[in-house]
Amino acid sequence: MQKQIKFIPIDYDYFDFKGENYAKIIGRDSDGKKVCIIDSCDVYFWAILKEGVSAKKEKEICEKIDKIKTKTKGRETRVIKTDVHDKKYLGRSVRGIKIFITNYKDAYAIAEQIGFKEVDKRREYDLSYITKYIMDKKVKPLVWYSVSGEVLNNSMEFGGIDASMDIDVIKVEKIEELEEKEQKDFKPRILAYDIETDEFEIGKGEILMISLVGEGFRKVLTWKGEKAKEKYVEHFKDEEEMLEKFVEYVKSYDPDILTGYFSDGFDLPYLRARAEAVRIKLGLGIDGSQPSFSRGRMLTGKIKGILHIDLLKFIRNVYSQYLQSETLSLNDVALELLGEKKDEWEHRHSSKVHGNEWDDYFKYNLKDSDLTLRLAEKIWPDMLEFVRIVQEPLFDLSRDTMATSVENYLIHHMDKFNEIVEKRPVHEEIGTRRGEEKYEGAFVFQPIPGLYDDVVFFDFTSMYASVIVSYNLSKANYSEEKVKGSLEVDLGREKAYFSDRTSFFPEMLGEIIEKRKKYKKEYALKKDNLAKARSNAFKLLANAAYGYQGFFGARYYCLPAAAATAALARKEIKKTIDFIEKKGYKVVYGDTDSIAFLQSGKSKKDILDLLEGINKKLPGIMELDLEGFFKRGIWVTKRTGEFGAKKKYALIGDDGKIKIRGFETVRRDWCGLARETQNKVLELILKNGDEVKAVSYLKDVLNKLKDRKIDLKQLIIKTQLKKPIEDYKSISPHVSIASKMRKAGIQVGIGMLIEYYIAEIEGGKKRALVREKAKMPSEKGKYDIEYYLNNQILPAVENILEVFGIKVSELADGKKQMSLGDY
DNA sequence: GACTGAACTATACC
DNA sequence: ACGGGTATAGTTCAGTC
Repeated sequence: MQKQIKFIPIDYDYFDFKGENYAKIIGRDSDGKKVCIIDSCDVYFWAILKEGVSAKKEKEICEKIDKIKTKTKGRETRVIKTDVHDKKYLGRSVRGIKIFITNYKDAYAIAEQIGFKEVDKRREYDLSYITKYIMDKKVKPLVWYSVSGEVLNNSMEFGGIDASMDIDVIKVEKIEELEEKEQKDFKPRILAYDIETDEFEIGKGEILMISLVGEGFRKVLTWKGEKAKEKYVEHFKDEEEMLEKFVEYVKSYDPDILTGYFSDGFDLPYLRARAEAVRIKLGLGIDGSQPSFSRGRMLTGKIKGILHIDLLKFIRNVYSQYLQSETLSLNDVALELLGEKKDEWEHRHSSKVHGNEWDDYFKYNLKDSDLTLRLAEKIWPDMLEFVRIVQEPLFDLSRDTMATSVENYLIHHMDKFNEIVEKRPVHEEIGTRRGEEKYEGAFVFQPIPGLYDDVVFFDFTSMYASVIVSYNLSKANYSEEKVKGSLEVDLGREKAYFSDRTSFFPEMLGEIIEKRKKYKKEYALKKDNLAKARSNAFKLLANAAYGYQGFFGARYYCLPAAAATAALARKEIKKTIDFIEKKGYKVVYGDTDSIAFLQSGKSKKDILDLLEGINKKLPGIMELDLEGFFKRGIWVTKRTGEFGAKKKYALIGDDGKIKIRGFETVRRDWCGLARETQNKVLELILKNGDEVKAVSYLKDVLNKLKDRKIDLKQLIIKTQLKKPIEDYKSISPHVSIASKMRKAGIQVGIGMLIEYYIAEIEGGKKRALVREKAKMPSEKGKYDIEYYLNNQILPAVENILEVFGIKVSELADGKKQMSLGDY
């Protein structure tokens, strides 16, 4: 039966049939019905010929290639045909033999057989079939298409693939992107899930309960506890029955997206492991298949026909730079983005949960899914726009790092440049790259400590990206040797040269910056979520482009380009600082792309004129922007030496808003009391313009500390465990506490925030190490007044009050209490 | 055992 | 293995006297 539908691709998969590859795409039609389409594309890679190969020779080589075949794993793959094209490779014109083969999986095996001396390079054998398919057919994820083709209905085509799926399967004959005006909204059907277990280790304990939350759908499935009060709780005989019902509910809800928080690493593998343990099939897939897991460094869980998303990964890789929260835990992220916390639940073994306590446990479990769903909905516009721009399927994109997304953006936009895609670095190459010496990075201005009135901040917009674009700093432009007309950049140890013709990397980056500007304006005009998400996506790509060229795993890795970007950025900011100083202003600070200077009685218009004057002289697309006017700003000295400390300052805007950078206040590895005290001291100084109130506040805190009136909660220090306990060469307090916790049977893992406080030890040595005094929050003890005074509170405020000539450090010895008592 | 500088470690800034 | 370098600052560790 023939059919024509409107279709939006959501989840991409592929399969082999009779030795050839097919894309199998799950999506929705305009009625919201789930549909699967099957399509295929040419499978090919490139052999780039050396310069000066004759037409006759070209033909001979093609004839030889035409005969190549390979037999592996019970399949035979052969070359279908070859033809020769004029292509570009790293911006240079080349002759490329396009080699069509029957199965992409053997692209590498075939490429290996093409070692003729006339062939310079073989490329694009390392792109995934899905990527190739999207590149070639332009069937982009989350974009609406018109599809016509045959509905497979119990046909034997593709070995009866349609019979295993209870949705329409269409074999594509024609697929066309709908025009922009026909591109309507798409709101996916999302289902969030979360499990609770006794054991943290995957599959070790039983799953006690599973929560599921979707639109108008809230369930907690369990086989524990008494009959619950709430009707969202459903009881089952045992774990097996609960798991079966879970599968049934997921299938009947029919989500596009199944999402969890850390679900790649915990919930999904746990479910799979427990299903195995109770000998049932976790047939979540549209064809009844079980979730599969890739064996990378990180687990990745895939379900056929349902897009499984681990929200934590997208948040960590893409979204986290917008976040202020101290950790990326569901609790912290939900609090920041939704203004809501997880429910309170004191974790304990299920044998210690009694009676109606289970109701709280169920509620807690439900809330996790509830928060996860709402986070997913909140972040959806960002995922949607990012996918549409980068053009990789959401399953991969949501797990990719920014470097990978930059690369995928390049790959999917390369056809415009007729470029053959560079290969991914192989193992040894990565080793060499990682071994390369670091290059000099950003310039940071040495501040002069003090409290200043009326501070102006300028900053360069997308500075590194605009430097790359303005000077064509990329692998395709780079040469070691001086070339006529090329730009010479002094990298200290060596010189690098960049041709002045543009190339795909800077050109695409220029477009990204342009689009960012365009959508930022669009968003300013109408506050639309999608416009904001689009603008953000381009901003993220622009900001990641510099790091990409210096990243060892990049196809277009070019360390000299990265080094030159930093070098030229240093040059421009220094020039700008000089210019501002020549105009009579006093520059007090600057870091990488920002400059702070004193307004010194000049009008705002004077400042804007100054800005305009600078912008007129900046090269290429570089641009300086006004970040803001601040009523006051404070810079302090380093703890050692009298110089001003870099990356540490606090400002108060004309609107009274306070901005603090680098101070202990914003560092999570300082105790709450030190952070709060410092924050308050900074606030009082910035608001009042003097230290009087700040000192009296400090005095109050010190007295409370000495009188043991401080709540232990305020004294807890949190430090992250960054590697396995055994790998530490130096046993600092948090490592010592971590091993203590492990001995006490508490699960300790990499990434965990270890909490402790410093206590007095009885009759101990005079000079005990800090770690010997560290205790777990649950351990009884008297907090060490001396420690908190000398190692937390005083260091946090010392340099700030020093700006006013107050030597707070002498108080620590108890010698000169009067200097504070005076206030 | 006291002292000191280097090494190790975590976290921030842009 | 899954962006980059710059910077501050605490604690431990190893060497010296």
